[in-house]
Amino acid sequence: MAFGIRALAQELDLSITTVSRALAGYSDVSEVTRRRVEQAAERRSYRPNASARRLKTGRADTIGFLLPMGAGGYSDPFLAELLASIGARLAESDIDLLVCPLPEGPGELAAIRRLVEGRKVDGVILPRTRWRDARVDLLLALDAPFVTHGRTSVADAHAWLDIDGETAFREATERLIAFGHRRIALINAPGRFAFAGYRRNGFASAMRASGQGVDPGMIVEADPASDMGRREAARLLSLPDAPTALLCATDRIAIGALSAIFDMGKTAGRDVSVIGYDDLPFAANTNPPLTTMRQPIAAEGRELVDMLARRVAGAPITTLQTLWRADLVARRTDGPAPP
Amino acid sequence: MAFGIRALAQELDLSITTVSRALAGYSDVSEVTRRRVEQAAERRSYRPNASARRLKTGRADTIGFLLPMGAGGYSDPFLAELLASIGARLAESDIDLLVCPLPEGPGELAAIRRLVEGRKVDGVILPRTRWRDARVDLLLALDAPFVTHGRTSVADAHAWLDIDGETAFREATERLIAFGHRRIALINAPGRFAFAGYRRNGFASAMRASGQGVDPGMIVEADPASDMGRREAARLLSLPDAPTALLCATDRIAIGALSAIFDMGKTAGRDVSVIGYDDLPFAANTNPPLTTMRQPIAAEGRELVDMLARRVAGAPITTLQTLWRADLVARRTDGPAPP
DNA sequence: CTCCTCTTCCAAAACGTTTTGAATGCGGAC
DNA sequence: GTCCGCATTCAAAACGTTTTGGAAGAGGAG
Repeated sequence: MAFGIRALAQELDLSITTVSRALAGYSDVSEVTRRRVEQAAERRSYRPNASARRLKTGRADTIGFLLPMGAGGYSDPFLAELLASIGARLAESDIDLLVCPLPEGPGELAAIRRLVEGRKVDGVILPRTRWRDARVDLLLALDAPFVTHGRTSVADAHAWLDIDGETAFREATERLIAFGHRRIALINAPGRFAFAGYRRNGFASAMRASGQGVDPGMIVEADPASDMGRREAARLLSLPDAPTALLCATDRIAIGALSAIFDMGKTAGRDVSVIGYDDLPFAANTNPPLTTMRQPIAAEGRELVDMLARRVAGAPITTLQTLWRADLVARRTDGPAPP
Repeated sequence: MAFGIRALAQELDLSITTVSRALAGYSDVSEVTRRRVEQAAERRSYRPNASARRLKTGRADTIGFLLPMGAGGYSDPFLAELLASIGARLAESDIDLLVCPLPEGPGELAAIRRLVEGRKVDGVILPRTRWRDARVDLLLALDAPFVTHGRTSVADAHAWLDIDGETAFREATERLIAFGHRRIALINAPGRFAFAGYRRNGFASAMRASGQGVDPGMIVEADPASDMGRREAARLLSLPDAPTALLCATDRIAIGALSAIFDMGKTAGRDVSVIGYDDLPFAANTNPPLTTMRQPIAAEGRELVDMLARRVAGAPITTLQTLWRADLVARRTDGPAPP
C-alpha cells in the first residue's frame, strides 16, 4: 500500500532501476533525470522500505545494545547515559539502535541468539562485562562483530574499551593515605563484574605500597542497585576499629554511604572521607558534594560506536583495544583524617 | 551464507513450505514431520531471517521509543527507567525495541519520518509531551499508531497515558498549607512541557482555595537537567520575604534545592520544606531523605506497551486514554513551618 | 469400481528493494 | 557507410521468507 519505488517509477515513466540508482547517487544517471527523481521522491515523501533493502543488501544498518537488567529491573544511570550517547552518535550516520534487554540468568544467551542469528543487527555493544562472561563466549562462537565496555578474561580475543580502574583506585587510595587515613575500607561492586577486580587490585596495591597490608575485613561487596551500600557503610562505621575513609566502587554506593554517615550524626568529609566513582550528574548535588572519579561517558559512547563500525568493516581486533583513564574530581566528601 | 530455510528443507527432503508451516505451528503438517523439522531447526540453530519475514508479512515486530535528547545530551533518569521497563515488557513477547534519539530542534521531525516512513516500526511510544507538540502532529499526519506519555493540546485525538499531576500537586500544596506554611514557592519545569502546566494548575488551585492568592513571583521555572534548580532555590530563599517551602516539579530540581539549602547552612525539613516529584532511586538517599511523589514508572512502561499493542491491533483511541495518580511518599524534607 | 473427504504435502507467487549484464541511441573517427 | 565509445536507460534475477491454491494419496461409503 505504501508508496513504493514501483509507483514512483511509474509516475516518472522510468524504470525501477533508474529510480533506485538515481537516489543512490550512481554516476550513470543523467543530472536532469536525477533531479526529477529526487523531486518526485521528496514530493511523495518516498522512503525505501527498510526490510526490503536489508534483505537485499544483507546489512541491517542497525546495531544492538545489550542492556543488562538488574533483578529489580531498575535502570542504571551509567548505562542510561552510555545508551544516550551511543544513540546520538548513531543518529549522525543513519544507523538504527536496537536495545535488547538481557534478563538476568540463562535467558540472556537466548536473547543474544535471537538478535544475531535473526540478522537483526550488524554488530553489538555489550557493556558491564563480567570477568568470566558467557555472553562474550557466545558472541565469539557466533562470530558476530562486537565491542565490549570492559575487559574480560578473554580480552585478547575481542574488541573492548575500558577505563583503567586499577590506576584510578590506586591513585584515589594514595590520596586518602596522603590525607593521613590509615584504616580505609573499599566498598566494592560484586566480584563477578570485571571492573570490580581491577578496582580492588588498585586499592590493594596502594595499601600494600604504603606499608600497611590489606585487611580482608576492610573489603566488602555491595550491589549498587540496592541499599546494600548504605548498610555496609553503617556496619563498617560501627566496628570497634572503624575505618576513617570509605572508597566506593560506584557513586550509587557512595550515595548510600553518605546517607549512612548522615544517619549516624556524622559529617562526610570531616569525620569520614568518602570517594565515589562515575561522577553521575547528581554527584555534584549531594550534601556535601561528592568527591568522585569521572569517566568520560559521552566520549565512551561515541568511541564504542566508532570501534564497532571499524570492527564491522573488518579491522583486526588488536587495533580495537582501548584503555582510557578516569580523573579525580575533588569536591568536599574527603579530607584530612580526624585525629 | 546463513543457514536458511532452504538448506533446512533440503536437508530434511521437504519443501520450504512445509518447513515454514511446521515451525509456524500450522495444523496441516503431521506431528512426526513437525517434530523432525523442529529438531533439525534446533540442531542447526536455524532462525528465520528477520528482514525477509518482515518484508513478507508487512509487520516489523518492532516498536520505536522516541528518546528526547536534552541539549547536554544527558540522560534523564525517568526516561531511562521508563525505557528499561518498556524493554522488559517487550522481551516477553518477542518484539524488538528501536530507540530513536530525537535531537532538540527541527531535526526531531526528520528522525520520526525516517522511522515510520521506512516502516521500521509498527508503532511508536513518545514520552515527555509538550503541550503544543509538533511530533504528535506529525505522527497523526502520518497515521502511525502511537501512544504518548503525557497529554497534549490535542489529547482527544491520540492514545495517551498520563499521571494526574494537577491532583498530585494540589494535594502536595494542601499538605504544606496544613503544615502551616504560608509562603510557598513552586519551582516548575519549563512551561513547554505539558506536565508543567498541570502541576502549576494544581499548585495554584490549592493556593487559591486556601484563601491566599498566587504570587507570580513564587512560581519560577528551571530546567531539571541543569543546576538551575539550585540557583533558583538560592535566589528565592534570599528574598526579603522568602518562602518557607519549595515545591519542586521534579526530584532533580529538588536535589538542587536541597543542595542550595545546605549551602546556606540551613536544614531541609526544619528551616525549609521541600517536596519533589518522581521518587527516583536516589531520593531515598538524600540528606535528609526527600519527601516526594511517586509515579509507578515500571507499571507505566508496561502499560504503554500494552496500550500500543491494542492500538496497533485497531482499538479505538477513546479506549486508550488513561490517567493514573501519583502517591505522596513522606520522608523527612518537609514539616511544620518555622515560627 | 467410483466418488468424496481428510490428511499431508508442495510449487509458485508474492513482498520491495539492489544489482548485474545488456540494450539503445548518438556523436565522432576512420 | 561502418565502427567504436560513451552516456543513459532498463529487464530480470536475486535476497529469504510466508501464503495461496492446489495435488497426491489413503481410506471409507455407496
